[in-house]
This record gives sequence, C-alpha cells and structure tokens, in this order.
Amino acid sequence: METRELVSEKTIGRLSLYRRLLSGLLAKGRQNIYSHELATLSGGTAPQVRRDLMAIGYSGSPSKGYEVADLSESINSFMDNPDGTRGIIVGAGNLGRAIMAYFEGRRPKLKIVAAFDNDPNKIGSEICNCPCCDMAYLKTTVAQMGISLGVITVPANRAQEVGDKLVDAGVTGILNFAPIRLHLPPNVYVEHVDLTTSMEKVAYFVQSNKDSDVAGA
Amino acid sequence: METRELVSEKTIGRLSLYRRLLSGLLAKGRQNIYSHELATLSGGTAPQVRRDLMAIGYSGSPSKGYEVADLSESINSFMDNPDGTRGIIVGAGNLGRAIMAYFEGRRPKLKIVAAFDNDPNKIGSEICNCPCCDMAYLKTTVAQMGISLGVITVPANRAQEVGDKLVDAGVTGILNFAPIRLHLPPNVYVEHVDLTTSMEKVAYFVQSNKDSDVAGA
DNA sequence: AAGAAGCTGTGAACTTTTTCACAGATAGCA
DNA sequence: TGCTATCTGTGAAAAAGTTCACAGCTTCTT
Ligand SMILES: NC(=O)c1ccc[n+]([C@@H]2O[C@H](COP(=O)([O-])OP(=O)(O)OC[C@H]3O[C@@H](n4cnc5c(N)ncnc54)[C@H](O)[C@@H]3O)[C@@H](O)[C@H]2O)c1
Ligand SMILES: NC(=O)c1ccc[n+]([C@@H]2O[C@H](COP(=O)([O-])OP(=O)(O)OC[C@H]3O[C@@H](n4cnc5c(N)ncnc54)[C@H](O)[C@@H]3O)[C@@H](O)[C@H]2O)c1
Repeated sequence: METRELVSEKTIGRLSLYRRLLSGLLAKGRQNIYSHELATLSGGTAPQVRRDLMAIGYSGSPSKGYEVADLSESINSFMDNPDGTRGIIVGAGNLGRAIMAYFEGRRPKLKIVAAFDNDPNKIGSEICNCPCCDMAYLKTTVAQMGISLGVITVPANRAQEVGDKLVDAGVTGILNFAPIRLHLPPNVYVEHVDLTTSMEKVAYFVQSNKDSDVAGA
Repeated sequence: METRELVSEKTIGRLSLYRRLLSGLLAKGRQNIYSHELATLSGGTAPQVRRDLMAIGYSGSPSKGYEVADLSESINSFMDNPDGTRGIIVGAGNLGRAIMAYFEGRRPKLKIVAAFDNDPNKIGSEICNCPCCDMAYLKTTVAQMGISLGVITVPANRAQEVGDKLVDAGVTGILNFAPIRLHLPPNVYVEHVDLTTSMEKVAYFVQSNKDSDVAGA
C-alpha cells in the first residue's frame, strides 16, 4: 500500500505556485517575505501559507518572515527529483504541441524529451527540439531514457489504450488531458486536467452570479 | 431571498463529467444506469454519485437506477443557461488557438464567439470561424454580443491587466490559464487552470512512488 | 403471496482541509 | 531597559467533503 502521504496533494499544488511566485520576487531582488504577502500573491490565507511551509519543515523568523532565496531553494529540494524527471507526450496535436512549446527549456529538473503519435505525417518530424516517434518505440524509449512521466493528449476514445501502454512501458505518473477518467493501477499517479469541466464550471457560476453571489476558486 | 439550493463547486465539476459520460452511453443506446456504474466510469464512489444527483433534486428508481436520457437532460437544464453562454478568448497564441479549435461547435449552449489579441499580425484574421479582434474593441464587443465568460491565454505578465479589462467590460466569469493568481472583485468567478502546477504535481508523486513499491501491476 | 435480492435516498459518522486565536519570538524605539 | 507592534508556529475549533450503513422501495422468483 501507499507508505507515506506526508504532504497532501493540495499542499504540493500550492508549493508549486509559491516557488514560482518566489522566483519572480527573487528576480526583482526581494529578500524577505511575510506569510500574508505570499498569501495575497497566491490567493490564499496567511495561516494556510504557514501550514504549507510547516509541512516541508521550513521555518521563518518572527520579524523578517521568510527568506526568499532560501525558501525557494527549500521548496525546490523538497519537490524536485535531484536526478531530474523526464516525460513524454503522446498525441502531438494542437494541445500536445502547445504544451511542448510552453515547457521547452523552462525547468531544468523537468523535461519533455520526446513526443509520440500514430499519424505517419508526424512520425519522424521534430517538434520543439523533440523527436516525434512511432508508438512502436514507446516501450524501448521509456526504458532507455528513464522516463517516468507521460502526458496524454490523444482523442478521448484512444486515451485508455494509450494510458495502458504508458503503464506497461513503466511510466508511473500521468497527466491526462483527455476528457475521460482513466482506469489504471493504483501505484500510478494520475492527474486529470479536464478543460471541458473547467469551462463548464465557469459557465455555470457565471449564470448563477446573476441572482446571487458565489465565492471564487 | 435564498431561492437556489447551493451546489458545491466540486459537485458541479462532477456533474459536468457525468453528463459527458451519459451522452456517450446514450449514443450507444443505453437506457438505464446504476450509481455504482456511473461511479466506476467517473472514478468516484456510488454514494457520491447519489449525493451529487440528490443535490440537483434528481431521483432514480430502486430497481432501474437512473434513466440515462432523462438524467442527462436534467443535468443540462440544471447547468446550462437556457439562453446559452457566450465567451471570448484573449490571447490567440498556441494554447488559445488549441482551445478555440477544440470547443468549436462542441456545445450549443456554450460558444466562444471571438478572439482578442494585441499582435497586429493576428488582428483581422479569422481563427476557427471566429474573428480575431483588436483589444480596443473588447468592451463594445462584450456589451453588444452579451458575453459573460472570458478565457485568458496571454503571457503571465499581461494576465492581470487583461483580467481587469475583461471585468471592466462586464465579464463575470473567467477561465485563467496564465500561471499567476488574478486579483479580481469577488463577484467575478475565476477558475485557475495551472498546467505548470499540474505537471509538477505529477513529477512530485512520480518521485515519491519510487521508494514505496516497484512491482508493476 | 411471501421471501430474496439489490437498488436508491439519506442521517450520521468520519476524514480532510481550512481557519482561528494565541503563546512565544524578534526588532524598533523611547 | 522595558514597552509596543507585528510577526511565526501550532493546538484547537470549524467547515467542507466523503463514506457508511440501513430503511424502504421495486422487481423477480418460487
Ligand atoms: N485542445 C483543447 O483545448 C482541449 C480541450 C479539452 C480537451 N482536450 C482533449 O485533449 C486531447 C487532445 O486534444 P487536441 O485538441 O490536441 O486534439 P488533436 O486532434 O489536435 O490531437 C490529437 C493527436 O493525437 C494523435 N493520436 C490519435 N490517436 C492516437 C493514438 N492511438 N496514439 C498516438 N497518437 C494518437 C493524433 O494523430 C493527433 O496528433 C483530446 O482528448 C481532447 O479531448 C483538448
Ligand atoms: N501552452 C501551454 O501549454 C501552457 C502551459 C502552462 C501555462 N501556459 C500559460 O498560458 C498562457 C498562454 O500560453 P501560450 O503558450 O499560448 O503563449 P503564446 O505566447 O503562444 O500566446 C500568447 C498570445 O497572447 C498575445 N498577447 C500578449 N500580450 C497580450 C495583451 N496584452 N493583450 C492581448 N493579447 C496579448 C500574444 O500576441 C500571443 O498571441 C501563458 O500565460 C502561459 O504561461 C501555457
């Protein structure tokens, strides 16, 4: 079974945001920050920020707050795999290519190293400095390049099949953009990004704004 | 007064998924479904499905479960604005265009009707049957076309400014893809889709999977 | 006609997550 | 030095969300 769930998924998500905000501040020369300032930037509350930092064992000073550079480094070393994480994208369509373009060269510890597709016109081409490969090479590539993360951007009706192939190849974390729920073994971490639902949620709360007020996310 | 029974954000998100699953089933001629079946499809539990449907006042039958067509229609009428919801996208870059391509013609009650950009090469062009307009026309377009929803796909450093413009124009719901937290009035519903965080969460949980169990299932 | 099976609807229990509220720490200042 | 202001760290309370467990309904079987 799962051994240690020390830090909750929600906290991990917020830590990801904090470190992004912190590196922006660092670039501007900012040295210290209080929990309530990070809270404002991140859209949360001060106690929540303090709880999150407590979860990774980080301590600030009552008068100076937190040291930007040091905290940033602490979150990095808590979250990043020191050897780096390598991922692949399956489905080099509109969304897949947008994601590849965006993540190219952005984080040294998290790289997308190849794309896979089943369209003969795409196979063999290069997308954002990554080769676009035939699905037949999925398993060997995952093994040879030490890939642990897969991004699924194929149409909904192919997503389960692709998920199965990724797991079979040895991937243990999947980011799924297809609008269905994948059925995969419990030792594989799956994050579903459901853009249709996100859009429909906004549409719903827009509508209900008309007669009453609703808190934001 | 309090007319509308408050339905949580999480329930709304699941209802969006249920109706998508239901329309797939409907297309296959399926007539009835039990809560535990919908639970399996949606990755949830049977009591949760029943609670969610209870929230919109829908009742099934103890022997037949829920009627697919009828339930689907009930969720539609609960979630959709009968007059339809119109949205615009600001930032016709890689992600913005992928989203426009995807949502084109997909839902009759939820349409993206225009794009906006500040790049002179894009302004005046047509993207997925939508005009790409100059930001100068944002306010008048929102008013004239009765637009209530805005999607933000501009770079992070322009997102707050664009959010302010959207709110000023009269939009009351925003789907934000820029990797920052927007600061907007509380009557505006904002959904943040943070793809960087999603990716980093998977990377984190991949890493922590390593030491627990190795045997694939 | 009565019993068995298996479903829904839901109060209550439980779990997770967030917020409150305050002791203790640190710096600035008179 | 001692007072004031304001921060952090955290136990405790509250809120939100999920699951349990079972009464009651409906159909099927015998
Ligand atoms: N683009 C969006 O904004 C958006 C929004 C919501 C959901 N999605 C979902 O994201 C996914 C991708 O969307 P898109 O707009 O990029 O679609 P797309 O059609 O542009 O791209 C799909 C790609 O997958 C490839 N493909 C198809 N079957 C394959 C297989 N079996 N193995 C490998 N590759 C295969 C196709 O060749 C194509 O390149 C879809 O599931 C879609 O429902 C996208
Ligand atoms: N593409 C992804 O996978 C991805 C992942 C994570 C986050 N994001 C975020 O989504 C947003 C869009 O990403 P992208 O990859 O599409 O970027 P992009 O650079 O391809 O597109 C940005 C578009 O916004 C337009 N723009 C810039 N400033 C503007 C302004 N002030 N008003 C109107 N239009 C303006 C540009 O002309 C361009 O067309 C960014 O904030 C990015 O951080 C994207």
